[in-house]
Formats: sequence, C-alpha cells, structure tokens
Amino acid sequence: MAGADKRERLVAATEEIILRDGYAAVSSRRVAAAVGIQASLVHYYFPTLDELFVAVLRRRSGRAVERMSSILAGPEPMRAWWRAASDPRGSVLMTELIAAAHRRPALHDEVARIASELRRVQVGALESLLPQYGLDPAKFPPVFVATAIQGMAYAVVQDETSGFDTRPDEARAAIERFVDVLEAQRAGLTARAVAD
Amino acid sequence: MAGADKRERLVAATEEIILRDGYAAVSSRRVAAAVGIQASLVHYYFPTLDELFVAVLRRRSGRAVERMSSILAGPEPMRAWWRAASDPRGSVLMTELIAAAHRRPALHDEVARIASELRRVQVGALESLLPQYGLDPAKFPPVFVATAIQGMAYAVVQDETSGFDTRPDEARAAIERFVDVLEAQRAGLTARAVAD
DNA sequence: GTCTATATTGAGATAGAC
DNA sequence: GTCTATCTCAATATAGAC
Repeated sequence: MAGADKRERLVAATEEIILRDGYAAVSSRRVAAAVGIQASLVHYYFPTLDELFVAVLRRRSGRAVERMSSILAGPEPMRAWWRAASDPRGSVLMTELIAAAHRRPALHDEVARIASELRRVQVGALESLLPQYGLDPAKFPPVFVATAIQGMAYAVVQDETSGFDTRPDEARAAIERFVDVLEAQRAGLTARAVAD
Repeated sequence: MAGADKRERLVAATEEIILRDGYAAVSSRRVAAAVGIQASLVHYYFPTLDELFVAVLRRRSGRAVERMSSILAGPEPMRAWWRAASDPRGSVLMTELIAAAHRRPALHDEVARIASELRRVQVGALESLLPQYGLDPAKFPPVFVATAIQGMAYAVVQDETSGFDTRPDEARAAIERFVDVLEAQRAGLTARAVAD
C-alpha cells in the first residue's frame, strides 16, 4: 500500500480516537487496530507518538493561518469567525492537543507557534474591523475581542460535547443573535461610509 | 499516621501532579512517591484511581456552589466572579478534570452535576443583577454572560499557563478594565435607584 | 512495507505478612 | 495502616525475518 496513504489513515484514525476518548486514549496499539495493521508499523511511520500528535495538529491547522486571514477578509468576518471557532470537532481537538502538549515538548512548541500566529493575524485584522462594527478599540481592544470569541467557543463546545446541563444551546443562540446584531451594524455603518 | 490526614495528603499531591503535568501523569506509583509511601497504600485509601480523581474534584469544588452564591450576593459580583473564574489553579484544574472525565464515568457525572448547579445559581442571580449593570437581558441573557465570563477565563488562563505568545496579559488587563466600567455603572445605577 | 517477536518499562490492582 | 511481593496487562520502542 502507498506509504502516503497509510500515513494519512494513521493520522485520521488518531484524530478520531482523540475526539472520541481524549488524547490519553491514543496508543500505538489502538491506532494500529483502528487502521488494521500491527502496532510496530505505526512506529515505522511515526517513530515516536509525539510525531504522530504533531501530524494530527498539522493536518488540522496546516492552513489555519491562511483560513483565518480569508475569514477576516470575507464579507461577514465575525459570523465566519464564530462559526469556525465554535465548530465542535476543531474546538475539541485543539483543547485535547493543548492538554496533550503539557507533556510533549515538540507538540507544545508547534501549538504555541500556531496560537501566536493566529492571534497576530486576528489582532491585525481587528484593528480596522472593530470601528466598522461600531466597537471602540479603547474599550474593547483587539486582544479582548479575540479572547472573547475563542473563550466563548471553548465554553459552549465543551458544555455541548460533555453533555453538561448548563444550557449551552441557549448560550449559542444568544451569541449568534449578538453576531447578527454586529453584522447588521457593520452593514449599516459601512453603507453610510460609502454614501459619504 | 491518622488516616484522614493521609487521605488529604494524597489528594493534595494528586492535585499538584495534575497542575504540573496534567491528569495523564497521575498514577498510583507517582502519587505514592510524592507522599512518601508505597503504591499499594494508595489503593488502600482509594481502591480505584477514579475515586482519587473524584476526591480531587470534591476538595476543590465541594463548596463551589455556596461560594458562587456568596460571590453573586456580594458587593461587586462581576469583579469577584471574574477573579474567581480566572484564578489559574482553579481554572487549569477544572480543565484537566473535565478532560480526564472523558474516560471516567464517575468523574464525569460529578463534574456535570457541579457544572449544572453552578450555572443554575449564576443564571438565577444574573436575572436581577444584569439590569443593575445596565445590561439588557434581551440582548445579553444570563446564559450568554455566564458563558462569556467562564470562556474568557478559560482562554486567558490557558494562554498564560501554556506560555502562548497571544498577549494574554493585555487581554486580562482589558477584561479587568471592562469589569471596572461595569461595577462603576452598577454603583451609579443603584445609587440613583436608591435616591428615587 | 509489513510482519513476528521481544525487550523494557510502567500501569492498576490484589494477597498476605506484620 | 503499611509494607513487600506479585499478578496481569498494556504501553513505547526496537530487532530482524520476509
């Protein structure tokens, strides 16, 4: 079988295990079983488990910075950002990878690099976007807004996927109504700016 | 040695291990070493590791609901809430326990119970508090506000403790300035209400 | 590339002496 | 309560045949 294909299947299987049972459930045996091969072959493709974890991260967030840039340059940046941030699979996976990075230096460095670049892109875009949304950057600086979006997405997804009875569906609905208001405000404000 | 004391020391040691290296680093051997006893004695006090994890949770959040109630009934509810939510130790510990609960049903049920009760108390208090802060519950319902506080605390603490270069210190400062504004608004509004 | 076999380490948990 | 000793299982990783 083609090596590239098997690599891909191993990474995909690992992602599924993480999503289903958490990062601590990942082992060469279990990944091998999911793909239908022997455990030692996992080590042929990924000599250490750390490299497998890093591959899972890269697969998910390889184009994360570019995607975030295009989201922020698109027609409804806030709505698109919220949608991307509150995607259950992506959010849960990142939470798990960050937790796993606790004891895996290679993974930690990679997560840190991506987190830093994403924040840089977000802050840069928000500097010009916030006034368009009618938000005063003196009151709500870019880092505040970025932290709020990311944090609320974490909280909602975690409660949803963990099955906590904290009314996360109501929270999600309220957040989306707020995004509606923001996008409507921006549409009004930018229309007026064009008219001037 | 007194049994209660040793139990307490085991739970405290487990908490330290979780905070330092994550929940996956907890093992009977490692906890025993931290306390200076044999691994088998850990199983004498906590027959299964699940019970040890639950004990860590109970120790931290045994009075969590009462504490949250008194925070919300205190003089500056938002400030106190933010301070409690953004405490690094508590936040990291809860994140790890929720992740560990992924594969530990007993722990999951206990976390879910506490999360649900906390949210109920928070929402109940916010119904009367939000107007005092000048926040329209139609725009920002209690579940929205509760999710925002908890989520932003998660995000800030995670970036701070993981050492991510996402400018979490600036985010924390901006959030605290916003809390200042909210508390000042409430002070003004409630003073006016008393004057009427 | 893929396998079998194995070295090594550590895990959770139990038995039984003291 | 606390220990030593041990069972059983699974982990990462490597060696070497094919």
